[in-house]
Amino acid sequence: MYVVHSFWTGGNIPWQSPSARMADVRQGHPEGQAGETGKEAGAVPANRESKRDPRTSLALLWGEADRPRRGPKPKLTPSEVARCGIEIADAEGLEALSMQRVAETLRVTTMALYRYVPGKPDLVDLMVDTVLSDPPDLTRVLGGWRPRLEAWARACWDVYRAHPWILTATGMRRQAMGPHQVAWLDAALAALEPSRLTARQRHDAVILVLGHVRSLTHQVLDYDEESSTDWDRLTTDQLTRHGERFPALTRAVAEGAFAPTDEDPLNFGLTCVLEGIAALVESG
Amino acid sequence: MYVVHSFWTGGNIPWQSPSARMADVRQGHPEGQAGETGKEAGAVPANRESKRDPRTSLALLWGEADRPRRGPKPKLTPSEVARCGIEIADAEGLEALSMQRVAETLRVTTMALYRYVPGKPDLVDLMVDTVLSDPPDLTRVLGGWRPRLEAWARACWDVYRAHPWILTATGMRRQAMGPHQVAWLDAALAALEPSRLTARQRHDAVILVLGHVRSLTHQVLDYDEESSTDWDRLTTDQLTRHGERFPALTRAVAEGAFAPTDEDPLNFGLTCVLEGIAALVESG
DNA sequence: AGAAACTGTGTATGTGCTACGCAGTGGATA
DNA sequence: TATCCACTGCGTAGCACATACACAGTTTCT
Repeated sequence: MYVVHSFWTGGNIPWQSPSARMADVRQGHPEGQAGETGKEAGAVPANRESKRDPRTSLALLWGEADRPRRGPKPKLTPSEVARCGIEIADAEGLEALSMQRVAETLRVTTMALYRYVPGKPDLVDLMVDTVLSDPPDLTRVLGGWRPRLEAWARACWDVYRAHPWILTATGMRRQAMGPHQVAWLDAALAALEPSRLTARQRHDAVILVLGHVRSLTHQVLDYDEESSTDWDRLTTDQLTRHGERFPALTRAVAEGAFAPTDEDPLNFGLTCVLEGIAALVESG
Repeated sequence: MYVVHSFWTGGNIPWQSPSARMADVRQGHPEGQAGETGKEAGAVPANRESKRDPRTSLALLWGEADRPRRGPKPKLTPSEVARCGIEIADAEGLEALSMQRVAETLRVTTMALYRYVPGKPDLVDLMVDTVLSDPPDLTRVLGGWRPRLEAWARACWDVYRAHPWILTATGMRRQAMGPHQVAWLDAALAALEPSRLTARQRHDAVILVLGHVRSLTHQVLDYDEESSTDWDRLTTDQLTRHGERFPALTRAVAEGAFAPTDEDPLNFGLTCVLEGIAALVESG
């Protein structure tokens, strides 16, 4: 979801009218599939390079894989595999996610999974787009762009809190964008349309808010670790010992900057960010 | 560096006066070291759990490991190992970093490295704290907290741009805080002291800014991938095909939200964030 | 019926981290 | 000066994991 920005910011993307476009992709896909399966010419085993085929990855995410016509009925679906992966990641984190683990849970061999997903990275991408599901309906939020964007941010926050591994999953490599990811982006952009911001500004604003949500997720993710206490105590010792090297930090601690609080961690940053965007809206 | 927040936000940290504290940690360390080396009692091989010993990790980062008194002179130092790792990560990314790779480069066996660093995670932590080096001197920046914080952010941005793998390295698991990390945090907190913000607000503000820097680093990191074009084209196809499902996005694209630009990617968000913080300063 | 497409599986390969124990080294100690 | 043993670097080995490949069984098309 995050990658959306990097992607879109990326190249000079040719925007084409939504017509006469379906044909060639529709055709292109089976062709690519066959080439993959048949391993035609056997040629280079792709040394150790990125083996991901964008076409296949995207087809998987958008559910556009062609149904097999012959052969035994598949025992599973990509969706089921993804859901199983999600359960594991939710329960034990992304590190616990392995192909073998998923296979065991589903009572199949490890290699059987590769009939449904091209590889682990694609599985993870599918998992992400699956947990994202549909964005909230912001049209019911009243009060203009600001409450709407805030509602969007909090909804996003809820998703990230519920499935913190999204952060790691999307933080690794380039990610294939699934429909739900795009839908979330679209929802946020829509929320900002009533403002008089430029399209680019709208987009940057969305990314800014999303970045904050991700940032805070990262925070609480670490915080929730079980073994925190040991680290906390020892690091505190360390800092105390070198207190004179870090005067401002020492003062901040003395003033209680790190005392526990009940406030929603998202609040501070979200308020600042929205305030900053509001300033831009008014000035522009 | 990021973890700083999660860590400090974490527990109710007892702040002690910097005195009579060095003794027990100083003593505690060799003890822990011996216990590690001697593998006393052999007891549980720690099934498959986090084997990291906070004491050892922190001692490594803070350069407080005790010098060996006897035996052959070590061929290397932890610092050299870290620097070698940094070179690899700078040149080919974090994925290319493996113990064997570092060992080859240093002309030693893989296992020799484990005489200097407890394991790969600790090596990465050490690498991070090494590249961070010292924060910039912000006292020379005039104009109050705002220009100073902005300078801090841009300095931070420079570091992240020069070593994008920091993002991945710090994005994974809990990280041991090294002295340089703390120094950066301290510098930012110091910059904010002239404002009348609460200690907690100062800290939250720093984290907010840092989050944005990290967020943007993530963006350009993806963007810089070489194989972008394929993905770009295919994803564009995909979105074009489903344009009607994403009206706001379609409009944004039409208005050129994603056309290439020369502006510093950091600008938009940084301005918003600083503006938001300024609003808080004035209101409070 | 037979061919073709497709399924799940067993086996094997490669990479990567790291535990363990050995042989040599050289500063500390007698 | 002779000795010892804390230390070094190294070879071997084990384990986890992703994934390639070929095979045998199953279903549908011709």
